[in-house]
Amino acid sequence: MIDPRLLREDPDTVRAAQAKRGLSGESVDRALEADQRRRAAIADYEQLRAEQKSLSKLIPQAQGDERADLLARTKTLAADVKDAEATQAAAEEDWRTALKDIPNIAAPEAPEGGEDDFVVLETVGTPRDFAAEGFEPRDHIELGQMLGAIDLERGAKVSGSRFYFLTGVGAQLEFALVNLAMDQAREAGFTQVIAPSLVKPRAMEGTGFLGQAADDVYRIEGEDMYLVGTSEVAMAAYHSDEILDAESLPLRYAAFSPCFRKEAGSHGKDTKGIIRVHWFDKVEMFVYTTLEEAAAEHERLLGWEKQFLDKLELAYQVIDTAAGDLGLSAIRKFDCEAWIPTQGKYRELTSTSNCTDFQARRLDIRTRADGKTTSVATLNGTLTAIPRAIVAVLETHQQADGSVRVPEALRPYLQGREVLEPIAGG
RNA sequence: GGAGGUGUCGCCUAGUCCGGUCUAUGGCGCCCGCCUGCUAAGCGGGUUUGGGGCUACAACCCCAUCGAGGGUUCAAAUCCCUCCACCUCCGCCA
Repeated sequence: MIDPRLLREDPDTVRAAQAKRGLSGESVDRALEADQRRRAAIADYEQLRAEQKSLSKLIPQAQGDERADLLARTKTLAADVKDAEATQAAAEEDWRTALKDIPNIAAPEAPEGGEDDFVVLETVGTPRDFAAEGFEPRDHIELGQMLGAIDLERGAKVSGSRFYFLTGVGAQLEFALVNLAMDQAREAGFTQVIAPSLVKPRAMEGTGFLGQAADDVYRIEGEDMYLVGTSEVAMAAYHSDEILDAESLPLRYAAFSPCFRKEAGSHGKDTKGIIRVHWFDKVEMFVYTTLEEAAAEHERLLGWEKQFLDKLELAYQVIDTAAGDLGLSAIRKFDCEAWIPTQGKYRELTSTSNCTDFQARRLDIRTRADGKTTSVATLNGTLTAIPRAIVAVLETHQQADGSVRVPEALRPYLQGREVLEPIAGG
């Protein structure tokens, strides 16, 4: 949620930010109206309550008629207080709801527009030229089959479409990628975490995934629990309702967890293979820091993402996502997109968002500075999302015979193997 | 899953049976001051969080806050209901 004070004191800035995302200012107007009602209601309530309190105090000492009189007066007053309380609670609720619908204020640097209006910040490496090498690249589905690494047919049989089994070197690849990521994170000073994938509504709501994005979230029937689409949810809620020691910031976590996404609304998109699946494992960086440090930390997170992609020896580009494609919480988002040879384009492998105090405000995460508490900033960034990393590695490093060269950084995690060979009958 | 217990303003704790002088006790820690060759001790004061008012700031004032939410009552830390977390025992289980 955005800073209520900003909304109150400078609504035009908030409206402009809405417009930049391609949204109407309707929720802004609703919030402002509710805020006024709320403040008036609070004033009424407080006045009545004070009156009631002072009368109540007289009763224990009062005797006879005086006492009866006091009781009668205070009784009607109590009813008024109850009404005022209800009015206040309703206004408060309207205000909070309207406020929570307002997305974070996009950074001035974020490009204007929608999904296609991103700006390419940087291109690293060159897509491999298979034509020059004289063979047609195989897609990850075929390679996965030849290597005995990915079993899509049985995934569909057991769990349905967009599910898969990682088998043999596929399973080994996952562990290798996770360990490579976790080791890099540890070396960079991150605390390693295994995070739960099931969370309560508060965590989901607090991270901004229950609004427009709710369609994409699995809910456990009859349990009031949700399956997370990213460990960002669990890691943001990790310190909810806490006041963090200023000295402890930044707090950097690298969290592993399975992730679940309904992928509603993406029917027909990436239907084959493991680019877009309902379940995958991911190592996510999550940082709590000060608002002042947030932008610089965002750059650092991008740096760590690039470092990891470099280790996988991939060709990729870094894009600055446009305001309309930021999601509710972020003010700015960088995606790293790796070249997928058989698609002939760059596809998102990692993504890092600066959410400033938007999530911290909802989850009540603060720090103390100069005796005052202030909301912290939260940032997240993918270190590695397993299926897409596997897709990029297999397709990029494949050889004419269907074998796959292992990037050097990954070899220590794969018993030193330099090449993954197709299995007989694969 | 079953039975029982616990939850108080950083930590510990009094208060809950029997509703009103609870505007929540005391200790520890921490902060400020006094005292003092220095340190310690001692003495005095302060020390939850959120919202609002008044302000250049601070001081100050008001409302809420005793795990959360509801109820009863003129009045709730205290009585009733629901939920949550933790602890003990039993059952089940990787």
